[in-house]
Amino acid sequence: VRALDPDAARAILAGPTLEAARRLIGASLIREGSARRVVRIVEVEAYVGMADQASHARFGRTARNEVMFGPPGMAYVYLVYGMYHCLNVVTEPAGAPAAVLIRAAESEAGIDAMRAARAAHRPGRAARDADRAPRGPVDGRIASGPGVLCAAMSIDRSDSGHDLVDLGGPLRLEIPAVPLADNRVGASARVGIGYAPEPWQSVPWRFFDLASPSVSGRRAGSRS
DNA sequence: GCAAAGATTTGCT
DNA sequence: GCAAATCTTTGCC
Repeated sequence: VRALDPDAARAILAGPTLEAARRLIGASLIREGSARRVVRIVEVEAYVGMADQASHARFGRTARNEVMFGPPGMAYVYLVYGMYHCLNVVTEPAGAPAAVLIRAAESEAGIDAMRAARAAHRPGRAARDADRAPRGPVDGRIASGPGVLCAAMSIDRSDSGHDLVDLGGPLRLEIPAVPLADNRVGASARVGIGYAPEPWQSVPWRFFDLASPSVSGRRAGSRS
């Protein structure tokens, strides 16, 4: 399947975030380098505007979320729980704070480099017990969660603010010209936002590939 | 200044 | 099913 050229991809990301989020299911995330790594995105979540009480943008413009207020197509990477990074793709025009969190993906190329990157990033107890038999991640779940996806792709805050759409960048996003059919995309409430009041806690702004075994956590949800 | 909580993951009970 | 690991960001004094 052909990928959209950068201008067309940017136009999708500049549009409504819920539509952009669905277009990112099936998109490729590419880490260029001596060992090229490619994953196919299978799960995302939309965070839309300052009114969204689950979004980092709910505090208004701050040093951390600054890039969410900028132009579409940029990476917004932050640290959660002091040990994992999360990658977002900024959406909507500059001034409108919105982004799509990339929650899970399947490996398509460079899985050796991904395994090595995962092994090098073992926080907490896992690192302390590193001498014990490391029960390495199963290949099919190498990027099955926002934190481990960033670990497998060596994504951290140094990637934040960089353009994911521009050809030639070290970390790139390619959106297929033909979107995944609606009946192959599931939707559910977003994960890990128990702090948010309703309706934000329950809006079905998490989207995932119904056929993928690499979707994180529980797959509860309906067709979208 | 300081306390609290977080868009997570893992291993043990 | 639960708690630990770990540190940045936010909010309040």
